[in-house]
Amino acid sequence: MAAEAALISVVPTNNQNHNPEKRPGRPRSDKSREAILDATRKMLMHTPLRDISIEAVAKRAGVGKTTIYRWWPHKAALVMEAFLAQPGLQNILPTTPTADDALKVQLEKLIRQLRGQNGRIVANIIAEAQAEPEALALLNKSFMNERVENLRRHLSQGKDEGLFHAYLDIEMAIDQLLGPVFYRLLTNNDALDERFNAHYPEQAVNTLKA
Amino acid sequence: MAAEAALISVVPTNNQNHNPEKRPGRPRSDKSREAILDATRKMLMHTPLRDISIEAVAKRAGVGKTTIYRWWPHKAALVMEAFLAQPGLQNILPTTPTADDALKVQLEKLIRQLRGQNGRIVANIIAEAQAEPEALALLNKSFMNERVENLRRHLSQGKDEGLFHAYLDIEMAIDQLLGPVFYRLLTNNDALDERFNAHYPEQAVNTLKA
Amino acid sequence: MAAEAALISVVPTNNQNHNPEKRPGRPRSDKSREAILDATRKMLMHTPLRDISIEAVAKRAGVGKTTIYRWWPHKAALVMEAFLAQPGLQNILPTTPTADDALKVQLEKLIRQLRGQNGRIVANIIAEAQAEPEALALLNKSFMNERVENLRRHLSQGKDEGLFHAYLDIEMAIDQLLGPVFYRLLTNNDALDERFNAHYPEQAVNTLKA
Amino acid sequence: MAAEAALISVVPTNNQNHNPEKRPGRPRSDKSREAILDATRKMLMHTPLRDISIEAVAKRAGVGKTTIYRWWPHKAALVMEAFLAQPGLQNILPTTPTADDALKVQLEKLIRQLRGQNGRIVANIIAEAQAEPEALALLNKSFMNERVENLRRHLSQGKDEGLFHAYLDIEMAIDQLLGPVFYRLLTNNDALDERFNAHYPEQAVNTLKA
DNA sequence: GGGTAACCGAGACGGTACGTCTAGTCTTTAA
DNA sequence: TTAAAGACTAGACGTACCGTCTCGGTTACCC
Repeated sequence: MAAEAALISVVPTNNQNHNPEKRPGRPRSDKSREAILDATRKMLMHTPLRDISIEAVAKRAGVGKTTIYRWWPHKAALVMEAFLAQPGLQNILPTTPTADDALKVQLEKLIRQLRGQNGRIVANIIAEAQAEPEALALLNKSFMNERVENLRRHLSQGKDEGLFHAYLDIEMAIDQLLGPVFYRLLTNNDALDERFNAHYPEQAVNTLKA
Repeated sequence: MAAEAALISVVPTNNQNHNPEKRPGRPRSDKSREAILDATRKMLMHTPLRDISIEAVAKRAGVGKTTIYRWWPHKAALVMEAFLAQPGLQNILPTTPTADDALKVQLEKLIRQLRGQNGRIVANIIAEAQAEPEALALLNKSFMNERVENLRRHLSQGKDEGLFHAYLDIEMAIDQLLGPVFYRLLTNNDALDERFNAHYPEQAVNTLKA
Repeated sequence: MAAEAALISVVPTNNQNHNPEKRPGRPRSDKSREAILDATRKMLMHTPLRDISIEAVAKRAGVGKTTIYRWWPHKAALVMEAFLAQPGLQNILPTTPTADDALKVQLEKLIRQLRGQNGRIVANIIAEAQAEPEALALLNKSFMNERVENLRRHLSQGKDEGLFHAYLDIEMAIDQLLGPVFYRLLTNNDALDERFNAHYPEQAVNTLKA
Repeated sequence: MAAEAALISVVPTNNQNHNPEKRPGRPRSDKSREAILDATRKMLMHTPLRDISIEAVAKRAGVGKTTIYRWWPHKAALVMEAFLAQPGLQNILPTTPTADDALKVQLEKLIRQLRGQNGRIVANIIAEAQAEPEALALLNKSFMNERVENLRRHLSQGKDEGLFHAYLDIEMAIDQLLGPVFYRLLTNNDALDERFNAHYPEQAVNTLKA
């Protein structure tokens, strides 16, 4: 909960003393927070998520374990904040004239983001989320939803414009667009290659057309 | 390796005395092997994969830990052999007259297999495999490949018969058929419901048609 | 190191609040420490040292294994602190008028201490120390040295008083006094009997006289 | 039991076919026996006895574990046969004219034998014997007794000749001669140095004199 | 020369303990 | 009055050995 909040709002830290809501007691150490996120990021570079322990993060960050447990409910929450908040994973999309173009661009962007090291980490986060229902929700909220929402909006728009069948099931269409990407990510990590990126988005969007 | 072999070929045991190649030393105990697989299966019923320890399996099976480590390289390998070799997970498909029907039936069968408890276990195996490259390969070999191969065969057949476009990319079509199913399995476990099963297979196959 | 220190100096515990240097974090639990030493002592009553496992001590003391490993480097260190710190093993000697009497009394006390159950345990500690150089040093520091030092002092005093030869080699004399006692302890445990105690100390001291 | 016999009598092997007592069945392999003893000797060079496992000896000797367990009841028995039977540890003493000289020579020989690497091993055997009563008996039989017996004989002889007091307690005298040597061996391995060897035997024997 | 008996190697077996690591929790001092 | 530090119980990890067992095979003898 604290972590979820942290992902979308401002975290109270001790160097933001202009913060109007002054709670009593010792303020949260911003230095510790950064050290923890940094340590997490660095360990994610060369270690599968499953083999990263809170203990190891705490040691590397020079921080007590409790400090981590107080602010993040799971390993997954910590990793999501450390990883997904970094630049390059923001889902800023150019405005495109047509709905089908918008869908294509979204898919291309996603495939590029899920390539290589980053893709491995996302796959590991999805894996971690299998055993932690709250983490699954958090994953959706902090990564999936914005992308899904974007697809939904343009699918709806395309439907209105007559680009897609009037009886198109939008939710299923979303899964048809995203499914193959994540399927490849999770069962064959090398498969999100340039060739796939060059052909898949266009073809996937076309099959939806009227 | 021993485990992989076990999944596809005959395991050398002391009750299969027709086995011509007798190695020196005490032969592997078939009784222990069965006890281990049984214990694993039973624990999978009510415990998430991550919370099943080799130690607990050994204790429940009345077996030394070493016996497990000797024959299975990972928890994932053990679980796959225990779980996927179950009767209900065999991929026996009825012969169908047409290629599109065959694809539809395969998808329906898969969705039914991945529903409920079993689906959760498969999702956990896929998750486990993310951190264990060998396990990923084993997953493909022992579960994915036969299903993929079946799809590939019928896609090829349908292409020859003119049912699908002559320039259909078969590998991509496979991912388009399977992707949404596993995507739902891993990001929204309740989504493989009856409604999905009633509409998805048909629609997915239809979008491939010429 | 922590253990060695514990044997000769004050252990920091939470009931010794006069301790000026308070470090942050939860202080060492004195309750656990006592439980561990108690469990060790009780097990030593009926089990040879070699067959006492850290695991069993932890279980009996209701304590995590780590807690033991955190504070004692070896089984030998633990056992020495548990056993040698017992009341009956303190080397409190009466003041005696003459040097030869002092030596005699020290030897008699030692023989009585090494008799029966206690002797077996000391023999086992010496045995354990053969494979663990640090333990050998600790044994000397926590048991041998005070006794040796006492002998050395009185031998020196007796030499000054003309009771012993002026050219008496004190270090060798110490070994001549102690050697037979430990030799019997280690090669024939029943030999430290009343008869030995009645005759040996007097005779051994007499042979040193001028 | 087999091992004890082996130390003092002829071991039945397949190359001693003149042996009158021919039992049925395959005879003991002399090659394996030698390989085991060799391996043990080599490992004793650089490893403390406690850290030598039967398993490792068997592997190094290219022999089944059962073969070792069949012929030696303990690790201690194996080690004693391997180590004490080697040349240089035989207690062959020159004939000396006088009893006190004989005692001196025996002590010097012993000190030289217990120096360095060999001394460490004997100390380890004594240590091992503390937890294994049978091993203690075997140690006495195969190493101590011959030396003790030799001392006893010459002490008795010296007593008869008037060299020692008529009321000398021979058993105690033996312990007084040997004790300091083993005491140094077990509590301060560096102490059996040249200086000790040069002075101790003479002085120790002299203190017994009338 | 065909049993029969005791040995051999190999190696799997049920166990126990190792010493380390991690999970979460609890109890202090520091800010 | 909250944050942070660090000791706590609990228990799994994967490895090493224990001593036993079960094989196929070997090497003697005895009839």
